[in-house]
Amino acid sequence: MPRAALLAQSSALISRFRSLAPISETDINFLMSSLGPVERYPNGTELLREGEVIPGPRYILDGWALRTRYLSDGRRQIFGFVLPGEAYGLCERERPLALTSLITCTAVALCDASALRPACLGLDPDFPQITRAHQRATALDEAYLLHQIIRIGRQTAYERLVHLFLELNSRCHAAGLSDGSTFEMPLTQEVLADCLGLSIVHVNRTLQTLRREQLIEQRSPIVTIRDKEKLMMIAEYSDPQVAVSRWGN
Amino acid sequence: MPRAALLAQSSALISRFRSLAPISETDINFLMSSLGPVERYPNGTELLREGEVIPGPRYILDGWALRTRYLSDGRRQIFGFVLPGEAYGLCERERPLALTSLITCTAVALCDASALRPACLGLDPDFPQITRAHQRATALDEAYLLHQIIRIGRQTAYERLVHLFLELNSRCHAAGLSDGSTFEMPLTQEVLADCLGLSIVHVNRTLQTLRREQLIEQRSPIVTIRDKEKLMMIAEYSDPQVAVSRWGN
DNA sequence: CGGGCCGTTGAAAGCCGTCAACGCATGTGG
DNA sequence: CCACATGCGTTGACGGCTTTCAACGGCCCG
Repeated sequence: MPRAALLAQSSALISRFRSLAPISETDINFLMSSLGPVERYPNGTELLREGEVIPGPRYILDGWALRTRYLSDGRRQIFGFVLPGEAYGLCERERPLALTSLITCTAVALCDASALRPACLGLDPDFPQITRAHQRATALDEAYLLHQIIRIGRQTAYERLVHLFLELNSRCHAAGLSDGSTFEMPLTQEVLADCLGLSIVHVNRTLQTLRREQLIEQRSPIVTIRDKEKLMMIAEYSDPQVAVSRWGN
Repeated sequence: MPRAALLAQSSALISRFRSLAPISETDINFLMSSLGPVERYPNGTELLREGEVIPGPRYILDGWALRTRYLSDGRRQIFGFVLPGEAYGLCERERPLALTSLITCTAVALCDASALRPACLGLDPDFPQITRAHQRATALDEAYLLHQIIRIGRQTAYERLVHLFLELNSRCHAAGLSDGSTFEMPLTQEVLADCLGLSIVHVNRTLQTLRREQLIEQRSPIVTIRDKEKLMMIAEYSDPQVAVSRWGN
């Protein structure tokens, strides 16, 4: 693929890398030359299946995916999301097994990142910023899981939705997909419910409350945070990206 | 410290290592010679504080600790536990910040494992089984977080307690602290509540139901799983240690 | 135009939380 | 030795957040 075309499709990836570490032009060249060809999958594609071998690390260039598990009676839990610019399947060990399934919830463009593994894992001393970015991304992945536990463990439905919206806005912002308060959220109320441990009906009613109070605005998939200060108070949201960016290392 | 005394205090650690990978006598000698002196802390000690630098990797030799976070109004969420034989603060990156606080909930004996870092991270090719054990332990840590999300996201109070007891029993078993169905669980009902996203009162009543149904038995800190098959069905529990042990790596 | 997906609404029920009080064991100090 | 305080488990009553069930409307698409 011509470099210009790949660059155009990788803007979320590059934006996110820049948010994680001070990446140089050399780093970006290395990054671009290491990525595999762009692959495209429709909504509903199973990118990973729980318990099966992970073929290798991938970057999502566009679209969203869900880490998910079902109980036998049909209850579903969504553990978290993989957004544009974010990686999945990148693991210290070779050929690991997936701990959860990963399903696209939009059309997705992604690319292989196997050639980047050594740099990410710090085995290649030529690209310390890529190593650093990967380490921070790993820490963020854990922070998002902890967020998820706080939300469903000790917050009300109202707080859960606010907390999640703030997190998604922040992650979209890192990918250059939010201006700080408006972003595209391609999630149905059913997905929100299965993520937040609520019923669809209750998600619906709680969203209506948030809209009525003018705290958020929602038009089809576009979400706007109207009063971020107040919302951060409500949900006691503290952004892990801020914390992680202060890491010396 | 004389080797025999250290060995005696490290039995949970060694037991857990053996459950993670086929450790040789050479590995154990290396392990024992790498560990720092045993340190002892009383109940309620803060081993890590959220947002502060992690001093280095440690192994818990005896006692339990809680990963925890508070909301400003006093609500507490417990993310998970660190049990005997398990590590904390072991991270790819140097001098990372703690994502959660870690508080002992019993008297605890632990030791420094900084000298083991290279072997754990695979930087020392002489001890591949230690590397493997560490990788599996890391995967288990994530699996336990996912367990936590499943429990509080999509299970009833009844299922949550069963699921947690099965997990704790399994982890104690790896440390040689359970015969497969009986183990010591030094958690108050308040801790269980803050772990499972429930109120103390409801934990109390649900435990009574489980005891009444003879599915579990409880005497002070001793818990006995009476009908593991049935309990595993109830909570849809699948043991990650079984899954992880099948990894080829 | 039928069908499916998605959002919305109303009514009823239930799981679970809150509040308050009590018993019991342990420990401490007078 | 007893009074008192503290931590933990237990119980009852009450209320509410949330779920379940059911139905309807809008939209897109074959």
